[in-house]
Amino acid sequence: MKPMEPALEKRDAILATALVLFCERGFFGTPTSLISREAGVATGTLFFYFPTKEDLIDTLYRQVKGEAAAALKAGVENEPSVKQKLCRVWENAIAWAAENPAKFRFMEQFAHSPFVSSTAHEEGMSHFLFLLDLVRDGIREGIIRDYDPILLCSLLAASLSGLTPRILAEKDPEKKEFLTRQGLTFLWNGLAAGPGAKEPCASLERTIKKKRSPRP
Amino acid sequence: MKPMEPALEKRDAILATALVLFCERGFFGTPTSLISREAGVATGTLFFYFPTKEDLIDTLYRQVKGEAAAALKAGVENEPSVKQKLCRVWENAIAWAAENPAKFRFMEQFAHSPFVSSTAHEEGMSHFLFLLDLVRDGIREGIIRDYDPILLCSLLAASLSGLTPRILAEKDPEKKEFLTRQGLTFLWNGLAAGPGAKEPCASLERTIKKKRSPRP
Amino acid sequence: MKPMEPALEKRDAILATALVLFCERGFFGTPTSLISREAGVATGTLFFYFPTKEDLIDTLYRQVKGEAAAALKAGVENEPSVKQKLCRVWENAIAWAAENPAKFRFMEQFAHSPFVSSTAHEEGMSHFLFLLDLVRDGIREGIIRDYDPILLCSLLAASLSGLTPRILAEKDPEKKEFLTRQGLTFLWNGLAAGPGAKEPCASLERTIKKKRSPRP
Amino acid sequence: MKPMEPALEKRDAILATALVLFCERGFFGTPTSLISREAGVATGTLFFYFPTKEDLIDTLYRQVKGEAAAALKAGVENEPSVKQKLCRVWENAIAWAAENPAKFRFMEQFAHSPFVSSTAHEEGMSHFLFLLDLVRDGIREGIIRDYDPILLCSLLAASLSGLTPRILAEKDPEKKEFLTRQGLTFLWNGLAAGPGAKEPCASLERTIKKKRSPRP
DNA sequence: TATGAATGAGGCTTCATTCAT
DNA sequence: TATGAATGAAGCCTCATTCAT
Repeated sequence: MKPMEPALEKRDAILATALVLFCERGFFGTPTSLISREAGVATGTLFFYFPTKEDLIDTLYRQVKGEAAAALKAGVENEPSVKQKLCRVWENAIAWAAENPAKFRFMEQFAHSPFVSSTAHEEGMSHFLFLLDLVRDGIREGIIRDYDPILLCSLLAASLSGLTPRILAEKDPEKKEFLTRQGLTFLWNGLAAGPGAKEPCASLERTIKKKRSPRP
Repeated sequence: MKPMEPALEKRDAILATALVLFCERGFFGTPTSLISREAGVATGTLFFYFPTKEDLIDTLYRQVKGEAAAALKAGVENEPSVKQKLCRVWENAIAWAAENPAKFRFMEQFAHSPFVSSTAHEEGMSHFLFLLDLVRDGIREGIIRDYDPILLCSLLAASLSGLTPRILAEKDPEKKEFLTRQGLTFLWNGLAAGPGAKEPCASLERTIKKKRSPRP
Repeated sequence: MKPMEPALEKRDAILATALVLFCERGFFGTPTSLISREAGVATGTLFFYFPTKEDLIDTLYRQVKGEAAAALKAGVENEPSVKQKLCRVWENAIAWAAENPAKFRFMEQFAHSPFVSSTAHEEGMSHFLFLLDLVRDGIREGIIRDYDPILLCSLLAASLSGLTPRILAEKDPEKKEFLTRQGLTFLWNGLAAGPGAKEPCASLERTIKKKRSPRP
Repeated sequence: MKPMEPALEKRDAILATALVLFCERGFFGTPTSLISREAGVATGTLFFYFPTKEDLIDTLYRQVKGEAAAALKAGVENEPSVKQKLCRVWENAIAWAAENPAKFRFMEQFAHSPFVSSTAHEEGMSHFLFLLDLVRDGIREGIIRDYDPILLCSLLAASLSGLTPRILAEKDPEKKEFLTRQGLTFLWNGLAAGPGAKEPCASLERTIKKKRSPRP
């Protein structure tokens, strides 16, 4: 049962340690010296594998993003309908976040960080394009509102971001499940097209018009 | 009619400059020396008003949070119903973000930063407790789902976070309004209780149960 | 008798210390930390005045070059003939080197160093262009051989480089003067046009031709 | 007729690579890792042949110095007179520098480097002692000025240093030969004793005396 | 002989903060 | 109040060297 690539043990230790420390203390709050010490390697070793601290961050970001995307996709192919596919994605997402809280927080924290290179951001995005396709399929089938698909994806992701910390904070597994369910209902009703849809108040125009036309 | 505290001009310049720079470059990416230079004051002056960089961050955070909260509340008292109050809040929120993109980004970016003191975070939170009350009122009146109110608030905030960047990125004012409307519909349908509510798929239990009960 | 620009005391201490240390140990052999320690200032102070180690090197190089050029030029204007002007330059050069051995060695050592920026090198060169003019004047007047003037300048400088270390090594002032005199005679006979000129052996062509034409 | 020490191929590759890199980038600007990479060997291999970086430098320095000395001596024995011997040396020197510009620059650059061990410097010097003998012979025969022989050797070497870069920079072979000729004439007239010798101006004493005897 | 991952001391530089003016 | 030169701890990274294979 020996490691397949023994030489990469240290590299992996560095990545794993960095993940935890970055979450706890942020990129800047985590000196490379701390990472290497906690990982049980010499300072030089870190720079042998990652020429730059930024490089380490990038690599980690890509890896976590890729992992997350793979988790979200798991089993989606086998679901018969768009609705079920989407539910599966959401369930996968929450389950993954619950099982990988550190990785989840890492993604949240650095999704907009200027210290993740833009190419890494783009590569990260690309893994989630299947979601956009799914939303488009739903719109085409008429089960999702005919809204800007990018906006809907963005709302979907945001809802997940809002939901997960609440779930991670909850210890009682029953309540956990309960909250998950509530979150899903929120999402689905927000997205779903159909007869029961409700209208929000129509006051918006006033507010905006006020700015430009001081007279009705 | 001269200003009452002319001496605070420099203090204000520092705060305003810091806001912009923190947004563009993050807390760590922004040396105090840069802030003072851009604000047109000496390095010592910054530390006269804010004994510590953390202090400056905290002060700024509180100020922006307070401003945002005030903006959200504007005119809410005068709305007759809970629904209309909530709509007003949302409209206010989007309008404020649209008019204060830097401040909005600042809040987003540092909402979870470990470098904002926890007391500042708590104080920031406190300004938004009226929202929790509003949601509770809505639940009591039966127009909002009877879900965990904190969760609903959190989803509300998250939706806003998802919506706003999309709106800020849009130049065409017509489309801006359009997207705003779509976001609101998403939100309201996610929150609103009532006969038309839809059920998401019921598959979740399987996934979660599998992990804990190895039983058939 | 207080210093005129008290604020620059530390800057000057850094430059003076750096000059000595660079001569003794080279650029790379001299850590900035050593310079600041020996100069009696904090590490940060060095970087307050010189943003970069390279910057310090450059500044020093320019300063020393400028000083040397000024020393060489001293009193040259007042000399009546080209020959006397040149002698004056040579005397000035040797006297300056004798009085500023550290600066002289600094120039020697770093004249070709890749760590002096090329703009600094150019600027350094520019101070010595008057020499080229002098040589050209001498050629025009027929008292200097009609050779490539740049080559002659270069030989002049090289002779100085060869002469000075020998003089610096000599303690006895009589012998010092003696050696100086010998060096000047070597130079002047090397440069001077006129009836007494001697021809070196004419064998050069053989050597070079041999390489290309294996047969006469 | 296979090579006698095939195992030394790597050693030679290291030396050859180091020579080039040291010239281009200096000792400190050239990490051992770069040398081994460019030489196509492992980092460890370099340290197998040269226990220390300094050792590599030293070895290289000795080798190049030895090679240069051998080149200068070539054919000198067969020349009939001192004058012809010296001319031969000069020609040899210029030819060698022209054919081995990298090695020449290496010698120039590190002739005074504190990172070449003093024993290596001494050994290097020793190869050139025949020149001193030659100059002494010339003096004894009365064809070279009766000056300090070490000084003359030093001026000879310096003239070469001043001449060679100029020649290396010249592309046109005709001009190359021309410049070489001019350099030789400069040298020979500088060295040669005889009736045509010219006197430089006699002003030196003034300058130097002024410093010591304030007397009229 | 040859390899290259691993080491860790040490170098350059940044920056929050102080303090004499 | 306001200044900005001065400080020095701490960060990122380099690189000569070692050693298990």
